[in-house]
Amino acid sequence: MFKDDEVCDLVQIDLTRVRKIRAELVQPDAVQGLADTFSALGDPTRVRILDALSHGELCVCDLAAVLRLSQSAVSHQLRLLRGMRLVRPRRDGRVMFYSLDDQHIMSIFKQTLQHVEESASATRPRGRVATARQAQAGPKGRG
Amino acid sequence: MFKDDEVCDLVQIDLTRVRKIRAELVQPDAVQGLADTFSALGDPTRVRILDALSHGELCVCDLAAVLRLSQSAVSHQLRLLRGMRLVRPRRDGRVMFYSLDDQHIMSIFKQTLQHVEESASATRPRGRVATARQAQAGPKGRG
DNA sequence: TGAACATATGAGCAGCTGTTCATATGTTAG
DNA sequence: CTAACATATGAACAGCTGCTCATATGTTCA
Repeated sequence: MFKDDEVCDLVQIDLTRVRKIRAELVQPDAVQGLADTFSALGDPTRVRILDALSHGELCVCDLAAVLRLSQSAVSHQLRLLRGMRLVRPRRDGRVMFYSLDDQHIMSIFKQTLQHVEESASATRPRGRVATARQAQAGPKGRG
Repeated sequence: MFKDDEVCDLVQIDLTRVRKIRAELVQPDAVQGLADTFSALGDPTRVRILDALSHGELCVCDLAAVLRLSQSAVSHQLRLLRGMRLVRPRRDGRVMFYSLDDQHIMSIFKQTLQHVEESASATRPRGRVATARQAQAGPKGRG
């Protein structure tokens, strides 16, 4: 959108710092990897799948039963999670068992849940945030 | 989709365990909170915004300059991030400065980056994953 | 081999998301 | 007040996502 030495059509407050920070940003590959991973985590169904798997290995069919989802829906999501290395498959006869691929995941979950709970208490305690689109209004109302 | 005591139309491997795990799942509110937060983190632009802010407070205009994005795009994303309590605004005259709301965020970033790097080395080292949809094929190729 | 079962996959659709464009709001200086 | 500036916001559109349905693949057992 802009040339390398250019910035944007706005007046900058601190152009020197802008350049300095720009040089220190994480690489595009890492950005994409982070965003892809968080995207994979950013769906209630997948959160529930990972939560269920945190109790131990489960086959697709039992996973579907636990979460009351169709086999197809679960399978589709597992494919995505597998692609992101968040779950790992193991075959036993015709049954596929899935487990968490990495103990990072639960640690990330716990930290994020902590953030969520802190934000929740920072906001008015009643109700929650629903979709991100609805959450945009913020705590200040629109007086 | 199914009644409380029912599961699905599939045969279960271990119905007892299914019921037990179901009772131990995290609450829907927490699931939604996690998914919303991860969704907020699951976009390259927002990852870059948070990365930039990890170097310190920045005004909207400088943030747009650092990331070479339009002021409007940045502002829209900041609204979402603010709604999720991931960034915090501070007004100084007509300039709005944003900073990370919570030191959890960078910790979550670091852990997730670690996961990404480990997965990357687990997969063939060349190239990366692009979109989640494309990533579904997994490491096995499509021979 | 063929039937039964467990899982995976592709197409297709409804709903969501990120961007831009145009414009509104809010702040400072004159 | 008005002009100039910084930011926020709404509409709209293209692209993405998650579900279901139908069906394919792969495994076991007879």
